[in-house]
Amino acid sequence: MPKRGSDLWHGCPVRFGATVLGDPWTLLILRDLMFRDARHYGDFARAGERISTNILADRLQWLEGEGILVKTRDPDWAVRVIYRLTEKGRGLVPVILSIIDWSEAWDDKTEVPADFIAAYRADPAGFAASIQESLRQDAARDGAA
Amino acid sequence: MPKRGSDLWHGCPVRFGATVLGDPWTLLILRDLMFRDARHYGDFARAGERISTNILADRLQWLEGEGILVKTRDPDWAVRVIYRLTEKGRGLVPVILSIIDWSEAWDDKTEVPADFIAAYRADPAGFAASIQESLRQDAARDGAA
DNA sequence: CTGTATCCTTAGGGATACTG
DNA sequence: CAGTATCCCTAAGGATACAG
Repeated sequence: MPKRGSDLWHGCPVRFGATVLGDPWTLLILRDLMFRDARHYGDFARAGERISTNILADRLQWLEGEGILVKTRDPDWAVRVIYRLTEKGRGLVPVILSIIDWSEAWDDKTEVPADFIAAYRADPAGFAASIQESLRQDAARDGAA
Repeated sequence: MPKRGSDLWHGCPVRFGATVLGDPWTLLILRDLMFRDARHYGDFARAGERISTNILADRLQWLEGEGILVKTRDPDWAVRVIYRLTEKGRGLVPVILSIIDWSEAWDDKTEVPADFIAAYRADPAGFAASIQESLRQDAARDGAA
């Protein structure tokens, strides 16, 4: 293990990650995509935290530009758009899971289903992989591979 | 694995995590504490991203209030304060590591030492634990246990 | 030097109206 | 309903002066 305090990171990965994750709205959108089957605009808009529509539109557009999600037309309803995580976006599943794990450990008011957190802790990588695979299939079904 | 889309999280862990992590400055401060041996005010202030001093003071104070870091007096220089992660703060090491992992995978400009990322991927939990243990010892040495 | 407080501008974001 | 655009105000934060 390289010594901490060394001159790691000229192209700093935390700074890069912060451009995506260092925004509360983005984190909530990612959560909804990963764990709440949010696919449509309204799913995010009515997601409990009452994100205002201009912010939502801004973040969705930005995330699309970053290649973290893709928009596809809903075949059932042409005016509607389906939002899906790309592989790059699904790569953030382990990050969100580790946040959940930490909150579960340190926040009294957080209530995560016990089997969820147990399964994660038993095998974090495997658990993340199964979620990612499930999301991948969802995306493929919508033609957003 | 519990079905995605279920009514997980009334006390939502991602929302809770977002209060801490959903801010770029906080992420950078955590990085400096974890990987750059930042202990003093100036270490953060001169950390490359040129955080302005009012923002820095604000974040440090807030993180202290959250119990994520503690301030102790520097025995060598009374006017000086040492900032150290608490156990709660060290609990965020896996989160930051997963962010680094993701950035390494998806950002061209990120350059993480190969052995660092290799060690992490070989055994994420063990790697995180060794960093946490090292930080714990640092804190203990400063009397910030 | 370490750390705090003030000024002031800009942009983030809430409410809401509007379009298809 | 899905999604966009405008208004307007608050607050984040950069520059900088200040205090110990």
